[in-house]
Amino acid sequence: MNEPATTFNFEETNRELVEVFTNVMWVEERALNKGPFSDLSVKEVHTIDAISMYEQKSASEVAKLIHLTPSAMTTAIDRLVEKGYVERCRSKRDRRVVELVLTHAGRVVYRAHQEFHRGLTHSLFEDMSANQINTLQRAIHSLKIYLVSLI
Amino acid sequence: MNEPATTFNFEETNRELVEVFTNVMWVEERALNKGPFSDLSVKEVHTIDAISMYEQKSASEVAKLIHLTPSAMTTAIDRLVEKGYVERCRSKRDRRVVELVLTHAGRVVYRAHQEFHRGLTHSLFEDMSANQINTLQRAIHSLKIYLVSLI
DNA sequence: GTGAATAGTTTGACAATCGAAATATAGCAT
DNA sequence: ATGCTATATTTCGATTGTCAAACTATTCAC
Repeated sequence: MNEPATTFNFEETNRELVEVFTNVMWVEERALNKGPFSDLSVKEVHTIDAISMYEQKSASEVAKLIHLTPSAMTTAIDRLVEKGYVERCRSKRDRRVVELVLTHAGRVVYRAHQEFHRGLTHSLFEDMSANQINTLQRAIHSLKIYLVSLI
Repeated sequence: MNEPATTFNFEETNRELVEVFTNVMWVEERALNKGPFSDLSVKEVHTIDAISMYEQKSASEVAKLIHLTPSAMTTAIDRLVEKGYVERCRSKRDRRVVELVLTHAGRVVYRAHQEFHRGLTHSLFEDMSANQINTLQRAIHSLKIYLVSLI
């Protein structure tokens, strides 16, 4: 509707998008280390995020989510347990399974990470009309679908 | 203009965006390993991308671009030289400086990586009206600005 | 109950990364 | 020219993140 009549610059927009993709992680790491969780790497935070707060998840479920082998998952969890963000509990129903739960500190990190991403999303939708929001929502969806199609 | 009148679901869109951010790298890695450059990791490809084809760049310039310490840069370049994608040349004007240049293979990877990202960008803008393209362009720009503001 | 399948851990190896110290070169001041 | 200081890169030692293969414990199918 009321967009300014600038011309589309594919190359420039592509460049910005590449910049966003290749730098989110690094920015997240920086933002993290300025805050109170400087003992955590971004990867560790993503593990905490995958464990999540509201459903019990097993080690292998989390491993699948973040595309890690079981052995890498074991050491990742070791670190997080060591640092006091996660607890291991053997499942009672199937004693092979390790259920992962966030400690209090882990839940604080989880919420902070969620907030970080809410901030990103918010910055995208800021000052947009209903129509524009719709466009954007659709674009993000097709980007996700495209990514999945590449796998 | 002609967007369907769906309601905005911030949580759902945020989730998709997080999924995109946290999985691009992994998808890129997968896409890469299916292709002819399975001897390269995504990080190595990003180093090749930062070296770029059209301007001579020094080792420290590239290190800054991808946020690596000089020492990490040295070993990253070692690998890429080893694998035949990059050449080291001592600058003639200042013999402390290492100028990096892509070999033929390196340039092929560079172009393939550019194409990968063009594909992502294209998938975002597909089937959009001029107005919608404008909205999207603006959103990406503000996202980039927001990221920079976090540093 | 026995054998196959499943969940997770251990081990050994190798990338990627950092910070500190070392090396080489440049450029300035004298 | 000589020495001092700054800059660009490398080397070294330590740590992290990762994988594959072998191993342990447990469950499931029969």
